[in-house]
Amino acid sequence: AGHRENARSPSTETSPPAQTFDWMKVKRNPPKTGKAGEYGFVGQPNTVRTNFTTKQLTELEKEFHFNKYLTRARRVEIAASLQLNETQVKIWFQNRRMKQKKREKEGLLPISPATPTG
Amino acid sequence: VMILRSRFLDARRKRRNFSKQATEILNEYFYSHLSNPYPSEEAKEELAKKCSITVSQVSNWFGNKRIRYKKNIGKFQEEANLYAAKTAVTAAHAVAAAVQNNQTNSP
DNA sequence: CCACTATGATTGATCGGCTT
DNA sequence: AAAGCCGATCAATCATAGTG
Repeated sequence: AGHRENARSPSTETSPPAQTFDWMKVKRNPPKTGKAGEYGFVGQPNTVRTNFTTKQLTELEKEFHFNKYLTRARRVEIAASLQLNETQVKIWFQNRRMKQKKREKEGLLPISPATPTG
Repeated sequence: VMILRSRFLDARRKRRNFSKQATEILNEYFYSHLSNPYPSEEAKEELAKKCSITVSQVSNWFGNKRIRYKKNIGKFQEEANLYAAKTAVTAAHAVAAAVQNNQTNSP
């Protein structure tokens, strides 16, 4: 039996990498973040990544330390308090949890015990 | 327009480039899987070990590589051809080695 | 020493899949 | 069916390292 990957690079091709695969075409939809009370219009797609202020980040961190997960009510409070979308608060917590997880994993064994195989 | 730039400034502050050897390994993988340069968690761990870096660093490297590659394919053409040729030979050897290593086991 | 490029890390937000 | 979470990834940006 002979089963192999679809490898297209016989020997007659010297510059095949120029191919455009699907992953190279991937495009993300622009953020639908509509922030209120900043630059005029509410619900206006920002098209750009929101830059959280130090104050907002500090408050979010504080809340995260208190609770890793938010309740609907708490989320509404915080969003209003920091003038952010509920979605932004929700996403921030999700990213924060992932960050926490990553830190715990790395702070566990970033230093190889022995690594005999070198 | 406050100078809130220095909001965190901690980790990304001091950074070291990976060793030439590590970059070589990462690039070999990237170009030999150019059709789908998304290593599995398992593959990342193996690459991390070979490169003496963390899995996160491997993820960062591939993330940056993919974005920058597709942003300017032309700029990487030379590098792509270099590794394409290199991996072509490596692939042939790998197949031969795999056949021999069919039963051998050495963890 | 300065201008410019290469590169690793950070992060708000998106995508697909799964759970509630 | 709708909404939240997870894990991975994107995409833009930051700050530094490297090169001329």
